[in-house]
Amino acid sequence: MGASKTDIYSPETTDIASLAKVFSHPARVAILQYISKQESCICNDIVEEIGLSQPTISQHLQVINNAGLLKGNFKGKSICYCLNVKRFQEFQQLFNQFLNNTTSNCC
Amino acid sequence: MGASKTDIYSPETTDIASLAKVFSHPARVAILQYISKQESCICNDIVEEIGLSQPTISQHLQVINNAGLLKGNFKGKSICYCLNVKRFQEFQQLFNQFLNNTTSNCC
DNA sequence: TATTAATATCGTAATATTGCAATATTACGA
DNA sequence: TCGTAATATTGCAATATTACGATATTAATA
Repeated sequence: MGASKTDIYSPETTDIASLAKVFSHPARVAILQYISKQESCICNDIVEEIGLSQPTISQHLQVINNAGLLKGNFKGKSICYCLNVKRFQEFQQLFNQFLNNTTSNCC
Repeated sequence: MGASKTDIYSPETTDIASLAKVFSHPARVAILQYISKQESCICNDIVEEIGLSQPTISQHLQVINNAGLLKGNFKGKSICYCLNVKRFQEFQQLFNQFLNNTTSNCC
């Protein structure tokens, strides 16, 4: 065993979990924080900023991208990565909805 | 390789990542959702509610507990699990702070 | 003090994630 | 079109996570 039993949960539950998974690795958090700090789009300069290899950064970018959180435009030879703000706000809303609904009725 | 390079990130970055990790598994999300729905504390009844074995549930509870998100009181033979609301709100605040600071400055 | 029910821990197998070197692809400019 | 810089993909090794059976622990009760 070892695989998650994904079929026993509601869609909402798995949604929240896979959403949180994007943010569950410090490299991905750092990438998003770096994107936020920049005045313009980011390219391969993240590789030097964060201390990971280019393939590893690329993999993490893909995870973030697969969640729909990035917009990529080609700028010369490099790809410009921006945040998909709309999608990001959707994420925040869904997550806060979960957090707000999680309460305690005793103790 | 395979281990996360935790030493290259800022404390804030790793904090957010480990916070998100708690919610990154559907079983843990489901457990928290179940706690919220109950009128009183929960005991071993979650085992039947979620389709996982007792040891597995116990492990997930420990992960949530290690994050400081639970309060456990003994009630007879069983342990009563409640949400540590204060800690939970701290989590929400930290996470929202990150989400709110994550913006796009181009495109 | 046994018995019993509830929960935790241990050991282990299966799978997932992380990370990088090597290589491929892509798109611009000479 | 050929070279070059930027990014993506592949393949693989190391580690982490998930899950459960077996067993230990804990605390109430007979």
